Amino acid sequence: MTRKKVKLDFITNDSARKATYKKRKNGLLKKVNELSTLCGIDACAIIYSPYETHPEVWPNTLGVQRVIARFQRMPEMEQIRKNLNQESFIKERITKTNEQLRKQYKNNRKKEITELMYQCLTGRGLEDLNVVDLNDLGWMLDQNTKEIYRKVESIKKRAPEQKAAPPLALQVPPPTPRPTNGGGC
Amino acid sequence: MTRKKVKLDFITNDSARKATYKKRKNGLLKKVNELSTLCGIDACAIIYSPYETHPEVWPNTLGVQRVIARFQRMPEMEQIRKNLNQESFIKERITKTNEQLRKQYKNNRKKEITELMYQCLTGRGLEDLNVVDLNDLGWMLDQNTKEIYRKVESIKKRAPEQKAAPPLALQVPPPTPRPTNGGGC
DNA sequence: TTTTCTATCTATAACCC
DNA sequence: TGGGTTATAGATAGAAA
Repeated sequence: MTRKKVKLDFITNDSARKATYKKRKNGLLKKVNELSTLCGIDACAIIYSPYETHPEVWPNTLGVQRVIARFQRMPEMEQIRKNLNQESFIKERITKTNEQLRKQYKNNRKKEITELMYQCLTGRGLEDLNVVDLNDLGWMLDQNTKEIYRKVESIKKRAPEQKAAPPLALQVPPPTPRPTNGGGC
Repeated sequence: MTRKKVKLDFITNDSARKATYKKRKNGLLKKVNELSTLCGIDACAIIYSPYETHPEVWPNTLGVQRVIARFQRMPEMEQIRKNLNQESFIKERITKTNEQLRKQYKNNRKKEITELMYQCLTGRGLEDLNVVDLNDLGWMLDQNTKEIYRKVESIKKRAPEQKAAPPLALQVPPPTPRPTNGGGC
């Protein structure tokens, strides 16, 4: 049972590291095989470990030699310029992870405000809320109101003959224009 | 939404193949990075594709060169003898898949028999069952009975002082020895 | 130690814009 | 074409056998 997200760091426990190595090495070789098969491309992988005297490779010695030969033939300067190097790879990962974090924050905020909104429906007062919360709450109410209008229009358009009258008696006033707070939640 | 299990075969649709390539290439490089970091090992991957003039590699040109140099230094004969070659890799996969299939059969059979057992509890007759089903049903009843005994013993052992008497009045007879049918279900 | 189990995390196919 | 979303398939950490 994967208790926590694995932190991407050297595993200091020897036996745990070995177990992880064996599992992940198999998974990795399988992935290379799949990529090569699905997309019909040339690829190779070479993995050294302290557990085996020889490296584990995909697809086989000759296949690796062939890919290596192709790789060696490239002009060196171009290689360095174009290739994904470890530093840029990690930087890219950091960017992606930060992006995920940002989304998660946004999502959490939406959930908080939704929760607040439902509390208001059951009698919660607004006295103790600060201006940011009030603003976001207003934003969410606007969004929901707009959504309702959109759905009503969509229903009217889709089936105008089925129920021409009476029109829906919604008397909700249109949402008051409200200063944006930089993208809402 | 992954509708079906992906069949491991060349993707003939060009755009689908390209999309899959890009996703899986990223996933693969990430996996190599993780393996190398978690287990502190030397590894490299080289991927050629028709979408780029240069191969995508991990970790970087110099890292790949280093691993290649190490690889090239190995006596060729040993390489060929010891390395995982593509044919044996695929054979291994076939073996593993067959193993999974066998387990699934066994599991399905257990579920069938369990279902049958519960039906019997609600009045189903045994008249139309063949000898194999009857045998497996008997086996499952034995297993369940044994399990009950095990649990009773376990409870007695764990808390003998809490409830020394009266002993549990289970009058279920011990399971009748029954000829095995080659591993049961 | 290795194998097995399984809850949980991760990758990704199909879809949508 | 590329980026985002969602549901399912797949990988795997940790525990138990």
